[in-house]
Amino acid sequence: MDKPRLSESQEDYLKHIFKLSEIHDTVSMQHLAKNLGVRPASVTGMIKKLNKMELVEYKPYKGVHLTDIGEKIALEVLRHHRLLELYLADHLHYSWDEIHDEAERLEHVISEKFEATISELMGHPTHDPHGDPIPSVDLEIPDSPDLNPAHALENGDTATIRRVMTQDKDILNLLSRLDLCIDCEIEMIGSDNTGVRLKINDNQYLIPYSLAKLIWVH
Amino acid sequence: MDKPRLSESQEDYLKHIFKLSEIHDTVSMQHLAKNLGVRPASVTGMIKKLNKMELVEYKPYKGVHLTDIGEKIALEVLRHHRLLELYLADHLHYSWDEIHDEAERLEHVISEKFEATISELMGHPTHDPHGDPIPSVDLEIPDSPDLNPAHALENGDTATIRRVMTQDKDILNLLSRLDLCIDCEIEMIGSDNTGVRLKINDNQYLIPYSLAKLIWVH
DNA sequence: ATTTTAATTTAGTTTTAACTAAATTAAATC
DNA sequence: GATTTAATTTAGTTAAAACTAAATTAAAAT
Repeated sequence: MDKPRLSESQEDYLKHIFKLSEIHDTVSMQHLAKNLGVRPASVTGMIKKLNKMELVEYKPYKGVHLTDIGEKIALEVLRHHRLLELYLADHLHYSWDEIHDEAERLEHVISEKFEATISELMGHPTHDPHGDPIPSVDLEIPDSPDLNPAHALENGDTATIRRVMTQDKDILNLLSRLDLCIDCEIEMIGSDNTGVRLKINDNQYLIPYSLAKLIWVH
Repeated sequence: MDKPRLSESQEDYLKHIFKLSEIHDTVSMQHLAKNLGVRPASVTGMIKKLNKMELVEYKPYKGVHLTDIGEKIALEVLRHHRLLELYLADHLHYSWDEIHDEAERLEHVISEKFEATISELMGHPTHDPHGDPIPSVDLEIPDSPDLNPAHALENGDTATIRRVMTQDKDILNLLSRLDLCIDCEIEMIGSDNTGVRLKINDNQYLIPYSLAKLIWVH
């Protein structure tokens, strides 16, 4: 049960299967194809290969899920990605909308030493700039406090933003323009069928539901 | 004459052609093959492609040299590499023998923003940890003072180490064990047919010619 | 129970960058 | 000048990872 060296594509497949597994129990070819920006036929081909390598379990027409080894590798890639995002934000002054793309390219090429060094330099952080948990060195996912989407708040409630569930550059850009950030306080003013009214630093905005449900609070 | 997007392989070819051009006027297939760790036949194939792209000038059986555009691209890669080496050494505490391999992988994937950020953070440095010049933003090579190999010193001369002409991990490891580093002072004690005797920080060593000629001083 | 639709798989193709083996050219030696 | 040697090129192959088009399977609707 040795860890084989994988191509960047293969690492990306595993990473995306892992992320989709967090939502759906089993992952479809179509769903994967959409997330990877690739045709479903190409996914089938790669999945068959990963199945032979025993990194995924694959039932034709049914879907895939990761094996234990596959999950370990996915978590390693995810650890690289999220450590890099935080490093880019904190040490290279990248803005919220810039960190994802750079981390996406770097995650496949940094060494174990690089990973260990930036982790140490940042005091072994547990969450990245989006509030996503960073798997630990031994690939355990740190547990986050239980969170709710912002639109579930009752009128008058105040809460702290803990996670923003998007990598879309333009959404992140918009949110940061509203001074919305991880660990910021917000207050629910009210809601109607168009969205929710939130108070952020004495300013008040109407946030459409499509955005509000990306914002998870505590 | 637009800059096309190149594969990592192609960037590596251009970089190696550039480096070999510094020594030999025209670069042979064999020489390139050895440096790239690839068979000569493969080099011929790639060179023909780069020739079509007008990044190299290629005369069959005669050799290659870079076109102006090819050289610009080579210098860009070299700038990435050397900025990264310095960044890894100064900010991530990498040792002399560790920086090259990591930079080799990172140089192809970092963005212009990454490049600009670390350059700024380091005060737009002109030389990397081996003393190699870092091409500037507009891809000019900063001129280094004229240097001589250490074995050319006269007895009793003192000099400052400005450049170490190797990327070999074990050589670098050995040299740093002798407290030999860029901008360090050395004194020539004497030389015979086995090598040169140098004084470094009150310690005195016999350095074989094969090593001494890698050490360039001022 | 058919039929329709959507998802998935198969089969065959393309591109990139390596490879090997054989053929060719250039340079060096006799 | 002919021959040997070394370097280079050609031709054809391989592997990875994508693609398209056609075939198949599963699920939903009539």
